[in-house]
Amino acid sequence: MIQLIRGFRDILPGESERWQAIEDTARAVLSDFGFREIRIPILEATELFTRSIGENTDIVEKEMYTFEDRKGDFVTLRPEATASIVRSYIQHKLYAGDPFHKLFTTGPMFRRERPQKGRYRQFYQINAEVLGSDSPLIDAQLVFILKILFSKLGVSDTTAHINSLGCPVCRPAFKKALIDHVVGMDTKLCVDCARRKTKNPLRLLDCKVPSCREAMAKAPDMMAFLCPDCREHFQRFKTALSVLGVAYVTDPRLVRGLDYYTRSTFEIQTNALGAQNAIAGGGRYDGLVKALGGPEMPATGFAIGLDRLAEILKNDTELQTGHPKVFIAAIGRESREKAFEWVCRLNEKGIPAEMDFGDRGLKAQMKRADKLASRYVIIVGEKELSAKTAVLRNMSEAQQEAIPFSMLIKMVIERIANAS
RNA sequence: GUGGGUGUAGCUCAGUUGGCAGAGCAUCGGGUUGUGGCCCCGGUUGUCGUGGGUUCAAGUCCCACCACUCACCCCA
Repeated sequence: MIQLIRGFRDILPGESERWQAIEDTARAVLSDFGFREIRIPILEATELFTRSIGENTDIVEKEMYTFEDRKGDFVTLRPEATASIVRSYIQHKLYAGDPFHKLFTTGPMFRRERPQKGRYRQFYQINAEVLGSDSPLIDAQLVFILKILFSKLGVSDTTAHINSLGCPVCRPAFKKALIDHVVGMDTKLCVDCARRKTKNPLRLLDCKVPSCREAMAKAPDMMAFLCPDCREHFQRFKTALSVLGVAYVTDPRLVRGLDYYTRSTFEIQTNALGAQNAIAGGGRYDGLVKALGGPEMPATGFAIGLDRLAEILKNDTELQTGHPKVFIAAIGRESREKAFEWVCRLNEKGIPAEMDFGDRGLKAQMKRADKLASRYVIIVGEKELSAKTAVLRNMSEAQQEAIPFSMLIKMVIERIANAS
């Protein structure tokens, strides 16, 4: 038997309904806030990701599905969506005219990590990006949208964590201060941090190894290094959140694993998921459009983890499964062909109707109708064919009557319309 | 990449100190000819994760591998 590959999975009926509900809600909320859908490919030139996410990140160093195509070009299954959206924004010169765009997209991402609860090698995100504004109000709106969405979905127990990572003016001094801080502490740092300290010193801050935490306990704080502009930006971000009634926790250790982030970053965390506690995350990336060959253009955005949302909602959401309202039980070949026509006519009118296509007895068909929670059963056999009437049975009341063929469909439609 | 746990029917799981592969649910049929739910009777469903090894005999003991799972790491 051929099985799916590790870290990949099938979303089967019964589960897919939940995903649809989540996606529908997210689309509606994003649309209310003025976002329009952009559809982008899942395969891109490898360089797009190495240049945007950063050469020294975990994603680029060890998690990407990268391969040579038949011509010899290096291509990568996207590990995230922001880079592609920015690429598209630049390629189609969406910044010409009005550079301000609110875009969203949804689809699968690919990272070759070790799978665990809430983490898969193919996972799904909804991304929302706002390009063309450097306003901290936009950052606040994004966090607000997440709060609204999670509340609509019934996801409780979430906390917004925020931070500011500064900008090219002030971050270098902070990085240097971090490096200076760990000088002489080599014995305390784990192997990863020892390697990271020069290449990506910000990552020292969120290492969970106890000795590293100890080493970083008195590490310098980005807040103290923010330049006046970044300081004001962050303050306005926080003020806007307060005005909107969004509770938040300022978390100076919220660093995030992609290099393109500047200034505001945020993450929505939950403790309903075990170790994988982030259900949405994002931040500002003011330098990315320029870095990918576009004009100087500020931007900000977030990604929501659909797999994790679905996992959380599994516990406390009842799914509506589509019961057929009508089941047609037919005895004999000729009756079955009549039933088939009726089923199709009812389906055409938007009424869920089912029948049995095999040559089974009436009892078996009644059992099936019951299991499918059908409201009505139409019975047709030899007697009904010769009388040109069908038996219409109300299942919950256990009562039935004979209806002429000519009136059957119309009557069933009326009954169902009146009942609901 | 590193650890821990788990792999037996479609699902949930029993299976003793090695001795004929099991239950519940699901599914199919029947309980007087054409009427569901409850009940009763019966049938179907297995590479015991895979491959080696020990043994007269392995689901059970040993080794390797694979998958799932949880955690580290990282993040959605």
